[in-house]
Amino acid sequence: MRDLAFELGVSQSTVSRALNNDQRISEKTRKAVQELAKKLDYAPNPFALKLLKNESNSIGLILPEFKHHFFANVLEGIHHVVSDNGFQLLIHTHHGDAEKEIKYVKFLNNLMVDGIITCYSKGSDNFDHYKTLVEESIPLVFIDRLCEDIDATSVITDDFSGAVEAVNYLVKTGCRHIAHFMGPENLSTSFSRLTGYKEGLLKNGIRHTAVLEWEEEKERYREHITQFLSAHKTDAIFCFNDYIAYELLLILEKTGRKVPDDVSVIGFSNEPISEYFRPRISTVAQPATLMGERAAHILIDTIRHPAKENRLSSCLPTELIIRETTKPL
Amino acid sequence: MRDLAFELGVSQSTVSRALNNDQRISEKTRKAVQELAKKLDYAPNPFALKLLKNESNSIGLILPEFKHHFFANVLEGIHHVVSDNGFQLLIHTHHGDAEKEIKYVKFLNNLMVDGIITCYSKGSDNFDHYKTLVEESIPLVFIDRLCEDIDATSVITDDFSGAVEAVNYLVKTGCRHIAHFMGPENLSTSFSRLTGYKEGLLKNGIRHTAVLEWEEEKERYREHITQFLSAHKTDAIFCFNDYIAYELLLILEKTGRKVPDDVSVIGFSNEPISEYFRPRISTVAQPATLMGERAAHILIDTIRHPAKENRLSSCLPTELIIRETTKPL
DNA sequence: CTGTTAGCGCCTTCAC
DNA sequence: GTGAAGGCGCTAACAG
Repeated sequence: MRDLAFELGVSQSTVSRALNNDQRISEKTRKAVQELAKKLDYAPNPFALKLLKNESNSIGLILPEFKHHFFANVLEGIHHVVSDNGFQLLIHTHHGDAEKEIKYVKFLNNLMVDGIITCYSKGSDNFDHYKTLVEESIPLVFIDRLCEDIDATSVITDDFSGAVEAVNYLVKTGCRHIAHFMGPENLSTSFSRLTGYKEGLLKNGIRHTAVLEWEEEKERYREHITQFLSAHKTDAIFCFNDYIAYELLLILEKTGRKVPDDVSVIGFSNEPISEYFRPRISTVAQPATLMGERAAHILIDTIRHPAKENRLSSCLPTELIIRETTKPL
Repeated sequence: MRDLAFELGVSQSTVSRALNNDQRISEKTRKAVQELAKKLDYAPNPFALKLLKNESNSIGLILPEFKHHFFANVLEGIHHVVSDNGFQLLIHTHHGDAEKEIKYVKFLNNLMVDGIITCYSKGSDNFDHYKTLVEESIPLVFIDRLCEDIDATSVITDDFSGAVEAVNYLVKTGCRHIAHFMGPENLSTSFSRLTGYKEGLLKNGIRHTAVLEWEEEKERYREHITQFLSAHKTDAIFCFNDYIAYELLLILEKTGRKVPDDVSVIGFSNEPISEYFRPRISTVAQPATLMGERAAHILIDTIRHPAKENRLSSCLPTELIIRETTKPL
């Protein structure tokens, strides 16, 4: 910029003003400056601007990981909106580790991001690190997983209704002994889907419930499934997600139980696995990309209009996708 | 920082030195400063540092997208290494659009990233935007797709050998009329796999070749496949990727041709689809995460030791995974 | 309409 | 061992 000023024999301020289309500047100098700037490929130093304005123009994102199709889609949605609005996205993953999550929240805070979108880890039972953000009035949006301890907006799937709908369908197709394979205990999604499962049964006047708890370790989980299947009379299983449904189907196949004639299975999330596996897995689809976009829009709006009160959280509708692991109506 | 200095009755320089463990400072003041800093949750302003040192401490990444498992894994690998080395990763996706790719390269350059890892778009036939980077000596690593026009390091899969190995296997299991379904024409990977396919046939003394070209539009591609199958006598098809193999298998299923008895099929990339689909799809696995890690390591090394000459490009080995769409040996 | 000056937060040379 | 001063690139308040 100094070079530009020197070259044209004007002051730096003039150059700055010309570049920023300041009102009170002669058309002539403006043009001259802008042309020379283009010719010399001048680009302002982003750090000088950030230092001066004390704005980072960036948004932090914390996700569990991005290998699952669901999160990849959430990321896609967030990235596209954030990018279109001129923000830089800073991504970090915690892989279910609460300590990493805390570390990255602090890290992003130090980086002075303008706001954070987060999907907390299943290991988290303490949300103080988010409280700090709220106190410093750094806009915060929870995604996929709800956090009731913190006063922040959230964008989640309507897990409850999705679960109710799934159970309803199972009942309508004649199932009466419907079990639920739960998700990790700390997640709001686990809780909502479990509650929805119970509500669905209740509504239909079914008293029989049976629940298998989450188990991290795969081999052990398979044993639990096998034990569960032999211990419970079951004609349908509503699973926390498609990966669980997949493990279940493999075991059902091995033990010779026909799907859906003997047992119906419904997963959750509409991961590719549910579409590609044979039999194709019936599932509850979540609008992942939309969720990302919505979260990004809300966050950006909060950043731009911090004063606005009572920002509404979103609870996005699910869609029951009937494939081949459930009986037709 | 000014606050710290004031609070302790020393100068800012002293605080700065104490915090940076400068040699010539009394143990006492150092301790006092560091303790107060911790107590007040002091963290240096990153932009001031970046402005001063003119280093961004960030690395740009350009990918086609992150929904495909392969790219999600590449991202995972890159992110983990970059993050561990204290760099911030700035991600952008071009979705196969060459203009977006150009835009983001310039954008990242303006952001003064310390280096860039890129996987160029299938729409790219001009690499001038990368030339600019090289001229400004900004470290650059090509990933997955090779660019011979540019003098930069690259980390790719050994697509050629992977293809040869796949064809070899098909021949060993008795196939003689082996076709290849190609990838997008601009990609080095398409070219390498095609060349490997031809080499594999040549080595085995087979003269018969048949190739189906890439077609972006799905419905039209399906028609092309159908036409191809009726026009060519074929007992095996080596596909550019698993998604093509999937489309092919659906059509083979519909037309009643038995896999692998009538036709063997091999895909590429070991996407989840190949594992979950029934019949399980034989495929050539690429070390995606490793590729990301390797690229990140090379880039960081280049950033830290710019003088080093003749940095070696990597060509990572593939692994042939035999599942159910090929005959056993 | 344009130039001068100060300062964003930090480090680093130069004094002492 | 410590303080004062200057500057990284830029904008904005204040003068003219």
